[in-house]
Amino acid sequence: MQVMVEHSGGGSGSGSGKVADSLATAIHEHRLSPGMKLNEDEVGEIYGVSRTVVRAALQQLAHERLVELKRNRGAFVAQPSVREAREVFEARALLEPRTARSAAERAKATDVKVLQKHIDAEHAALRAGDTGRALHLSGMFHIEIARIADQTTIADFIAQLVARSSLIIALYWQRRTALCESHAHDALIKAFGRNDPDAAEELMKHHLVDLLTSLDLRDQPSVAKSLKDALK
Amino acid sequence: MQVMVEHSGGGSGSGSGKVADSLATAIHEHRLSPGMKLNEDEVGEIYGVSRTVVRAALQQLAHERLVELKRNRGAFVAQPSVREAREVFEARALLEPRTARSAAERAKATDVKVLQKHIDAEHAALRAGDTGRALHLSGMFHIEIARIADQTTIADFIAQLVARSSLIIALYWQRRTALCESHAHDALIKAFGRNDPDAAEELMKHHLVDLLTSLDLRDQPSVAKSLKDALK
DNA sequence: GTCCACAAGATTGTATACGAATTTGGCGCA
DNA sequence: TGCGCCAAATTCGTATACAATCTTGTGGAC
Repeated sequence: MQVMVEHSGGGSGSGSGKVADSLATAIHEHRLSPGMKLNEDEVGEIYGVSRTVVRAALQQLAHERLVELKRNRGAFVAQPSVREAREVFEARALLEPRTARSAAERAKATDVKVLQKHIDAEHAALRAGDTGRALHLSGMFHIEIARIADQTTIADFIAQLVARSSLIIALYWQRRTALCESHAHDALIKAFGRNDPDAAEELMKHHLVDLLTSLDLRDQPSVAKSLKDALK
Repeated sequence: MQVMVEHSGGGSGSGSGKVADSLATAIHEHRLSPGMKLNEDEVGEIYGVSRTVVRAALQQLAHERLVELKRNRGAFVAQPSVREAREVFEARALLEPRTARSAAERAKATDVKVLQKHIDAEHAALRAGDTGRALHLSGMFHIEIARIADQTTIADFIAQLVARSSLIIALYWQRRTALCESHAHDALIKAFGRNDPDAAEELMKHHLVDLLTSLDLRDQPSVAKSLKDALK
């Protein structure tokens, strides 16, 4: 059917990785909403690959809890429950403050510069009104910190938690609370810049608490999880 | 080729899950050594499934870092580096003590009973000389604690870290240190039994430190990572 | 008019087939 | 004898085909 002229981007990844990354980014940027069906044929046609590689990508995303696979039903963008949302942020509360501490101890000038670039891009995206991209960059900021802490294992966990947080925000964000969180990131950068572990740990701790309290986890998701919740 | 008479065990899982679980258990119990090649056709024939489902299982295990996929080379049981070993135990040190605390706060009598059963089985396996199974059960003990803490997200992370720890132990365990760790588990159970969070957290913290220091992470893995390390 | 049974359509689950990359064995040449 | 190159064999990567399952639409009975 398809000709597979040449995978545009010179690729080393195993093919399905590209599809998974593209889908993950779309989820990050809230272009794919929780609950959306991901038809294998449809996705395959979009990327010009067969169902085989689409399935591999979906399985990877399922393992990252970004999509949910229902047997004989298909793949859907995940819809974290209130319970899961709390758990994700509890896990982040366990991992990130002390990781930020380590990062602050080790941060070099170049590291701080990279973080600053993330922030600048985030601000630019916000000014451009692209809140989706801003959120994505905001997540990358957290992952970058774990990378600076030189903890790839923990960084992987945080990356997964950040991705799931993006879904949680899509579901439970209450629009009232404004101005995202850029100030928290600015303060964190400053702490890294002066290699202040105590401040970094404390800032990250509070930053996560703020993030959590800016969500509305008391009742059902603001975007309906199922038709029963949406109507009736 | 194969007839697929009927999937022996009445199965609800997606097929590849069974293969992945079986392989994971084999790795846990040290019946599959780090570095071992996992040929797709071979595995498929053993379980009576096609390469499609074997590949799905291998991809899942790769995501759990239990196997390593090398492009156009195949799947191998992972061989954690010294660096990775340290990172895994640092991650566990971040997650498990406070999870043990939560578990101690919430532990009911039935929970303690379940843990006791794990310990008993572990001791039995040790007496039977089946150290592989004992190690597997020892890991389950840790995962069970996270389950008692009612933190499925963190429990998933710990499960993955425990699995990787099994590989690390296979590579870096120094046989000198004896009597495993059963006493630490006994003490933990007692702390859960009297709902003593402080003790549980502290015991878990030290237990992990003991585990880490019982490894020999100063030089190359005791089981050769590659032929270059083995010979020469 | 409503409900249930059944058939048609659609979508996933699995197996197989074919092409591509890598490894291995052997031959020729220095 | 030792090195390098080429071909055969093996194994992975991807596409496609078929079977199983679920959803949906229709018709009949009450």
